[in-house]
Amino acid sequence: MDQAQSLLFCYNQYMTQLPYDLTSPQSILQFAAGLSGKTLSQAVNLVDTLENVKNKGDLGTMVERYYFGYEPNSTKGPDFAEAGVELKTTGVKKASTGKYKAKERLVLNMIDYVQLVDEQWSNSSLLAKCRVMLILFYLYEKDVPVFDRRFVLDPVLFSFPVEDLAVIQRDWETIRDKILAGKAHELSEGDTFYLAACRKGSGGVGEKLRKQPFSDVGAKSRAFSLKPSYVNRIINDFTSEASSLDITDGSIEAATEQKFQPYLGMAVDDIALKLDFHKKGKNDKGYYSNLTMRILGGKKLVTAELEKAGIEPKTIRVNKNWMPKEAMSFPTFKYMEIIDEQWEDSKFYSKIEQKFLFVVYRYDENDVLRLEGVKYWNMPYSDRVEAQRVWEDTRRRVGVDASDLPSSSESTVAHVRPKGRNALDVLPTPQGTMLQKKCFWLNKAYIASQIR
DNA sequence: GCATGATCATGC
DNA sequence: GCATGATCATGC
Repeated sequence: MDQAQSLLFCYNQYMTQLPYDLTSPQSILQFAAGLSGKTLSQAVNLVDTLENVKNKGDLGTMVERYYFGYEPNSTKGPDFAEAGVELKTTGVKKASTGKYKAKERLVLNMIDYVQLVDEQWSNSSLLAKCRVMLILFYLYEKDVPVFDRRFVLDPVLFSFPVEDLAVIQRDWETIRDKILAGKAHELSEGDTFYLAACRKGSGGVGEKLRKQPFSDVGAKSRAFSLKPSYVNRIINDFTSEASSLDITDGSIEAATEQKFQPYLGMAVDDIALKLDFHKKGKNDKGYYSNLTMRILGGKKLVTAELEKAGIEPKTIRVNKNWMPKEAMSFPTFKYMEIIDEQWEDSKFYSKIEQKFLFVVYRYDENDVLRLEGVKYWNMPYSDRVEAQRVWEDTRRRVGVDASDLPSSSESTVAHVRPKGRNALDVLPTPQGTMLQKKCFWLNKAYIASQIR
C-alpha cells in the first residue's frame, strides 16, 4: 500500500459508522448539505499528500472518497446503490448579474454505441444510473486547486420533472435512432433539446475511434449530458445560495439580519415579485411566514437550518400604530399530559426560553404592508415568571375543568386558546371529555409592548 | 374593536 | 396524517 491508500484504509476503518444512512436519499442529501459554503479541504481534514496537488484532480472523486467515505466506482448503477442516488459534482460561475450559471454541461454517462441500440428508454443504462442525482455545485476558479473550490449552492436531490422526462426520452431516442442509422459519427449536441450526446474522451489526432454497430466508420466517443441551459434551469429552480446562514464571522445575528437588509421598507407585493413567491389565496395563512422564510433562503424555505441555529422566526403584522393584528401562537399541549408536567419540562417553557427573530411587517399610512424591520428578542425574566404562572394555572384548571382555561384578560402576557385543524380536532381531557386542541398564546398587547 | 373561537396551507 | 405558524371569522 502506498501512503495514500494506507491513510484511506485507516479512514475507512474509522468511518465504518458512516455519518449518514446509505439507504436514504434524504439522509445523504442532508449530509451533503454540510459542504454548503465550504471547500472540501475545509469540510474534511485533507492531507495534501493524499492527492497529487499538481494534478488538477477530480473533485467529484475526492468528494466521494474523503467526504462521503466510500471508494469511487465506475459501475453502471448509481453511486449510492442502496439509495438509488448518483452523485454529481459540477462547476458554476458567477454571471455579471450575480447569479450562478453552469460552467459546462453535466455529463451523465458514457454512450456505448453497441449496447445502446438494444436498450429501451425504460430499461436504459442512463435511466438506471441517473434517475435520481445528488448534484453538488462548486464555484469554478481556474487557478484554484479543486479541493479549495467552494460549494456555493445548496445540494440538490434531483429527479427529472415528468414534463422534462418526455423531452429527454425523445432526445435519447433521437440519439439512439442516429446510431441505428449507422450515423454515430455524425452525432452532434445540436440534434437534441435537453439531453445531448457530448464529446467525451481524449480527442486530438491520436484518438482511438469507437466502433458503432451499423457502420464501419469509427465514431468519436460521446457521453449523455444535460445541456448547460438545462443545468441552469436546475440551478434556478432548485437551489438557493449556500452559506445563507453559514456563519463565517461568528455572528448568526448579523448573518440573518443581512438577509433582510435588501428588503427593509419594501412593500410586501414587491418582495413577492422579487422572490417570485405569491399569496395563493385569501386563505393562505402561512404566506407571510413562508415569505419570511424565503427572504432568508431565497427560493426555498429554510426552517431546518434556522432550527439548528436556535433561531425561531416569528412573523408579526402590525397596523400603523404598531399594534399586532394577531396574538402569537405556540404548539398545542395535551390535556392528559400537562397535568403531570413540571414547568421546566414543558414545551411552552422551552419555547419562551429561546431566542426569537421578530420579523415585523407594518401597514403604512396608505395601508400598504411593508417589511418594517427585524429584531432578536428573548422574553424578559419577569414576563417568564408570569408565563410560568399562566402555565401552572392552566395545569391546575385542566385537572378541574379543561374547558375553563386562562383567557387573555387574566394575564398581561399569555393566554390559552384553541388551535387545531377544525372543531373535530380534539384531545381527551382528565374529565373524560373530548375537547378542541389548544395552545398557549402571547397576548397581542404584550407583543405590542415588546416590539416598541 | 376586541376577545375568543375556528380554521387553513404547508412541510415533514 | 399531523403538528405548526398564522390568519380568518364571529359575536359581543
